[in-house]
Amino acid sequence: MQSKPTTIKEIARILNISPSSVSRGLHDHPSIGAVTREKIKQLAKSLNYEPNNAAILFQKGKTYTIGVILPELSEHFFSIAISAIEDEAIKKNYTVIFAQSHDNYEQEVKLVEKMKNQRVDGLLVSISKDTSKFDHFEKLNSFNIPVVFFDRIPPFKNVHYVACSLESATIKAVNYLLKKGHRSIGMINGPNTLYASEERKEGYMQAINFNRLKFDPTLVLNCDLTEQGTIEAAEQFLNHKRKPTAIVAFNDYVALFLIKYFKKLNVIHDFDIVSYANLPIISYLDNSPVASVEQYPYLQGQKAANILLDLIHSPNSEKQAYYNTIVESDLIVNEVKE
Amino acid sequence: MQSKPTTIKEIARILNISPSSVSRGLHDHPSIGAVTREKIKQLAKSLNYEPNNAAILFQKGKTYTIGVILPELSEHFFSIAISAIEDEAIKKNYTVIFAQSHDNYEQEVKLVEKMKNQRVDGLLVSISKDTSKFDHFEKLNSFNIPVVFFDRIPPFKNVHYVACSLESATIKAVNYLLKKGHRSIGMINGPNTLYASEERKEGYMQAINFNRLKFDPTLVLNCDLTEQGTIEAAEQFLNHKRKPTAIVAFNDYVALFLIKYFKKLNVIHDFDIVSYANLPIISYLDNSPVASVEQYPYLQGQKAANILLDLIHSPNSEKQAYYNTIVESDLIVNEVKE
DNA sequence: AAAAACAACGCAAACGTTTGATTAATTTTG
DNA sequence: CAAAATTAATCAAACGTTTGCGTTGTTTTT
Repeated sequence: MQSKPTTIKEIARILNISPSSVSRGLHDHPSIGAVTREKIKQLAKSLNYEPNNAAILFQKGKTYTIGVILPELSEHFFSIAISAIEDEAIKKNYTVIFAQSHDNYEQEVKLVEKMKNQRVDGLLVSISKDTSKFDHFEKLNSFNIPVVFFDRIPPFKNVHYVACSLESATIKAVNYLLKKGHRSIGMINGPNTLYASEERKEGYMQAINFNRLKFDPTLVLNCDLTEQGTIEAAEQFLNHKRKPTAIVAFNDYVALFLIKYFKKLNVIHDFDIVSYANLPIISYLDNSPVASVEQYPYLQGQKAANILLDLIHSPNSEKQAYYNTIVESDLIVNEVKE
Repeated sequence: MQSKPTTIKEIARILNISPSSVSRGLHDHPSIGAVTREKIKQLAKSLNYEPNNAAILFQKGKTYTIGVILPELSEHFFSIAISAIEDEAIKKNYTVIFAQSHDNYEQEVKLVEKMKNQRVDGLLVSISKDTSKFDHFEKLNSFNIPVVFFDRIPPFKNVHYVACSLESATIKAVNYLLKKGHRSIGMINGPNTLYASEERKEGYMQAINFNRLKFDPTLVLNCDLTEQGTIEAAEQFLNHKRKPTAIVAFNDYVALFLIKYFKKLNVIHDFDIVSYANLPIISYLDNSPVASVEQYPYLQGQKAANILLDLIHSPNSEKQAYYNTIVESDLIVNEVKE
């Protein structure tokens, strides 16, 4: 049983026909007669013939493989997204290979290189936090490997991408809080270097302006997203001259730290918290956020994968148009607790 | 820029030497002179030469790829495990391809087939819930593709596997509860068909016996792991003649349902709950389990990957010994809440 | 001065499959 | 019945790289 796998050549030799006929027979090519075809198929089956993929890929110059590069697979958002990607890929008979950049620019560059060497048919990327140069992706053009960015996308339009509009989501969130009667709304934002921070702030401002309120810049704080940073931001809010009654947290972790801290100080009931969903069971918390911005990772992954497969199958002449897909995010209001 | 990628042949043609020399030159083969070598390398660089992986793989009959098949990537446990697998693989310059069985036996069979066709160098598998036949893995033997199972492993020893001993973990858990003074301890177990259920029950019984207590079979309930099923089990405990004061839950979901239900009934403080960790932030819950069985998914993934890479590199003569690795699980006692 | 060693490179086969062009045999058509 | 069309199969090249074995010259050893 440790013999070499059966090859087309062997089948051909045994049947005393040419390898090309065997190949064609197995593929139901019309130029092979029914009798020969059946003989071929039978022998193939009885010999446990399995096509050598490596050879086929090499021959066809196609790998039927798509690569996925993302920062951290164990983050809930990404694990859902890549799960969707795999689901879509397998439907079209593609295989998924992936690698994690661990939010490291150099690693990302290496991985892009590696994916290129693997000759993936296409690449899905969610860029790392400290990526600000994008040359490493341009090389892929000359290899005709299409790239679709998702969720964490570069700050320009002339690429394919799928992402959530956190701006409009934030508008919804702030509007919701305003409608609930809040007049001083704080925001714990991420570092200014992040595009995601920009979007959140922009949405916040838009909502405030739209409701003809005055924007108070001291109510939007930057935070390094650690527990300590969150506590510092919370402190500032507690001592604020217009102490906010609601807080928009950058993500569920920040919300978690915030809730923990406020509960310790016994002031948790003074605040309504809204967050951006990235932890599964946060709604099970006792004082969970009153609402969450849902970013539909499964849908994003699905769309990104389908766009990529589209690009792979479309002639490379159609290079003019870029898919810029925005997945609408929704504000999920948590059920009122009994 | 849409020209075909540079090949060794082309470099050879330009330099008027043979392809074999180019290949050797690029690999620093001693039989190529320093001058020629440098000329080759320079031209290669300036022409943006990238080795065609498909060709190399084909010619070497190795793919430097390991396949991973698991039930559901978006489950926290698996996302951590595969994250570890990728980390290990990339250290050894291997690529990871993966696919999800979605806990479906037929799908699993198909995927094994597919992985085989992809000629992965090795396979890591966490089997699906409704897998009870294992022939599909045996085929891999004839292709010399080693398999290492992890976490969800087949019920026999003559395979390579890495898993957690849930039995010893359960002993620890029950012992802990006994030491805390509990004398009636309930267990919400999974379906009897699961090996994991068997292990938990076995551990429970061992701990009880070891402490010279009497085992009461009505305190170990089977459950379909849904919320409804959990509630039904909870009801039984509440009406039990020896109403338990502590409950061992099959996993964090069950614990979650249980906590929710008990809180609704306002009896949450009557119970100490122990669970098997599979949700990240459960310890942030207000009435979180007093202890959790940690199964170290990262470590499991890491070990499984390393064993597989070992098997790949070791001569296939060493087929006698099987790696049966048990990762000790620990009981993590949650901090006392202030 | 002959033999041996070595350095630097080329030849050609091989890996397994696909595919355009070709051939040979048979059948259909005008 | 000759010419055209159809059927069934073969040939050979190609995909890009690696590698065992030869083949040159040149240098070193006896």
